[in-house]
Amino acid sequence: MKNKHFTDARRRLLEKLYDHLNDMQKQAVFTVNGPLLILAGAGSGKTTVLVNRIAYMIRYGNAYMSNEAPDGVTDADTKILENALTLPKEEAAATLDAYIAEADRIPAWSILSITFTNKAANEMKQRLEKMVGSENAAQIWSGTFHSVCIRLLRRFGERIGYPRGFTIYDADDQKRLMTAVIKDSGTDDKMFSPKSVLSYISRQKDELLTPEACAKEAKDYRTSKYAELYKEYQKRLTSANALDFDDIIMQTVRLLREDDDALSYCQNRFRYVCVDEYQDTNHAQFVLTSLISAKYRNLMVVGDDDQSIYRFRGADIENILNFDREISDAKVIKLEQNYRSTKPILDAANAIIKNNQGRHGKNLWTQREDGEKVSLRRLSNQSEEARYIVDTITELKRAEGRSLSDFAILYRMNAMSNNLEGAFNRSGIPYRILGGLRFYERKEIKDILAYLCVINNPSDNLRLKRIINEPKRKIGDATVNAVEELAGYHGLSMFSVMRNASDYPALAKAAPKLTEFTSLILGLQEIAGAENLDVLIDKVLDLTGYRSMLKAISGEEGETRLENVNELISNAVEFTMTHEEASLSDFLEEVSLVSDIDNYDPSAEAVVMMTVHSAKGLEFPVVFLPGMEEGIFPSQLSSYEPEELEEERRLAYVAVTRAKEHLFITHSKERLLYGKSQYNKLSRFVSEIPEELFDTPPEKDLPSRRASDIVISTSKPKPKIADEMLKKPFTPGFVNPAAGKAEHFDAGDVVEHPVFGVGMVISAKSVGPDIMYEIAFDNSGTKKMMGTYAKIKRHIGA
DNA sequence: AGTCAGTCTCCTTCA
DNA sequence: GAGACTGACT
Repeated sequence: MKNKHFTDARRRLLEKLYDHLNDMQKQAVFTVNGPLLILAGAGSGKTTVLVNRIAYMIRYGNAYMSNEAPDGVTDADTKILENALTLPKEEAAATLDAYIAEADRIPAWSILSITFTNKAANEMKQRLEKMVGSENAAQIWSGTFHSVCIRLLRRFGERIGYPRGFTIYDADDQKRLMTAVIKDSGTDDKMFSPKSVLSYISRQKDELLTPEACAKEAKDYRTSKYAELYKEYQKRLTSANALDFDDIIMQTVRLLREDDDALSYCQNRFRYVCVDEYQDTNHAQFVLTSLISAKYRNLMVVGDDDQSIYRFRGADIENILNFDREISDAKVIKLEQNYRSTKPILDAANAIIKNNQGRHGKNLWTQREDGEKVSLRRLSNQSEEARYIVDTITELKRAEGRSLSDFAILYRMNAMSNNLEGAFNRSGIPYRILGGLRFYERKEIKDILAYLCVINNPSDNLRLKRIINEPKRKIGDATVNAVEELAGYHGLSMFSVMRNASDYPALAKAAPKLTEFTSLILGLQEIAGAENLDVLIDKVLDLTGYRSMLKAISGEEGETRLENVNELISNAVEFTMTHEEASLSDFLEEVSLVSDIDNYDPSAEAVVMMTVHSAKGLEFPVVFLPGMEEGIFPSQLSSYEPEELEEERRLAYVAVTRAKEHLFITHSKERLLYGKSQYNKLSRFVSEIPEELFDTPPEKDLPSRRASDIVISTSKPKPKIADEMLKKPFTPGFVNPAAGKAEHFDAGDVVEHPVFGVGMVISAKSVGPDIMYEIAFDNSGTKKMMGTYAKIKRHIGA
């Protein structure tokens, strides 16, 4: 009984310590052990929960749920805790601290926290530092899927054929490589564009399919050609010791499946795994988290199925929809209280999203009953629309004393920024555009980085080809091709062939130019060994003639490009200052992993514009949504498939829920897009919002919504055969033997489930030690479930 | 090797 | 309507 009194008092005290959270948030924080799904609606304080939960684990372990009291506690101790309830929080916390055994606290190094962007990871680190101290914070493994996987590959990659110095190819590198692959294979590049092949490969890698598996599944000319190109592409990647972004995940999964040491290292170390933005994970990432958390099963995933907007790049919403079905003992907590938006905005968002079928279903509510209605305006064309937005911002700034940083304009596609930009330029209001061409994708930056890559690793043929004649040094395609061929024939890198160019008769004429280039690089290598990064970049610009080339470009363009290059030098200075051993290869790695949104500064005095996709996770007092028209939002391309349309609706939901205080929706009678005039109807998503939420009702002279405009999804879309074919497991050697004594089923078996009834197994694939079945139930649609937990048995009967 | 004119394409994007 | 790419010409 003593124990119970003590643990009750401890619980009450913990509740007090976390009384700045609501009940659901507290539950989420206090649930430390076992599988946990947190469905966090937009603006429901998700990050707060994540940070508080980790801080709680480190400081108090599992104290709230535990019924164990420390040895030798007496009624007097219980009294002390009860008295602490009246103390100020900090003293109360200190009192409780004294009753937590060191062994019961969860060590920071055993926590793995995965986020979606670097920005989210950094934010989290900063907040954690304040709560648990920098020493603890530094021990938590936190980062994006990619950064975590790279750390693992740097450590264990050698075991699966990736020595430490591997490089990462970005989209541009990939495209260059694929262009070469297509050309060399003699494939008709009209039918197989680099873009389409790369996107195919990316989807395959998301699904963990190797080139061999793809070849086996291929059922027609097109798919077998794809598989063939995939195979050659992968071969060249591997021989360059390079990985593309999808490889980073896929090869880490392969590492964990093939190498027991790596797997047990991860499983034993990461006893607590947290994954943010779970609705946007793909199959490979799902398998990765399953593998890592399989031993201790302390897996917490957070996300919002209503904000899943990355289907087009392989995200599988089923991961979050089925989490609690696959893992029957998973606890589910819904965070539905919204702290961000006023009621009209939230009601509008709810009204839109409730039209989706495939969702967990939740209803956001707010205590803020007040708030301005949603503004809806129709303008005659897109210039008028842009002017309306600029005028409104000017007026709100004057009338409400708002700062420019309060305003955001969110659009469906980057092409829409043009008119807005023009209007802002004319008005003189400062603005910033996020997205579009990223800093590190600019040509001059990529060129300089290519120089650095070659200095760092002269056998990087791809980067070498990029800069060999940039600035122009009279080394033409013919010469480059000859070098490449010789390199391939002799099994050497292009650089070493060039270095000894005079040894090859075929290069006799170009030899002086080639050796001049290699001496340049070798000279820069010496500088790299002796000087700081910024000095090196400066020397690269001087000695290669790149700076004088930029200076020679007349007008504004040369200037901006010089500015960009100088910006890169400042980045290098900053990197040198913030990293103790700032090596060239570390810098290159960091650079390849940053994105635009990571650099977004919300306090800058300027209006910000970006796509709705980029705005996920952000919030603004005033939001403008231009172009809410059929064919734009939802986009034309999405209107054919119900699933695509649901994704667009989720995107609209994300857009609306970014606004805190005032939402402006505009649409235009006429819109010039891609050089053609369009006359679009009001977006169906706007029509889904009840009229009373608008300041003025939608204009009636527009053709109103017709029943035929609304695509009604079937309750659970049956899987398409094509998709099933693609989801077959890895090559056989890749698959771990399934553990457990549960009965094993194969595709085609008819099974029975206590809730879902009779169904047929569509696929069975190994996921770590378990098997994931995909079962098409006769009356309940298709479900994915894990073999160990699913209560299925063989169906006996006619 | 470099330039220019004509042709083609065009959603969203993270690491 | 703008940027990327291609092919012919200098």
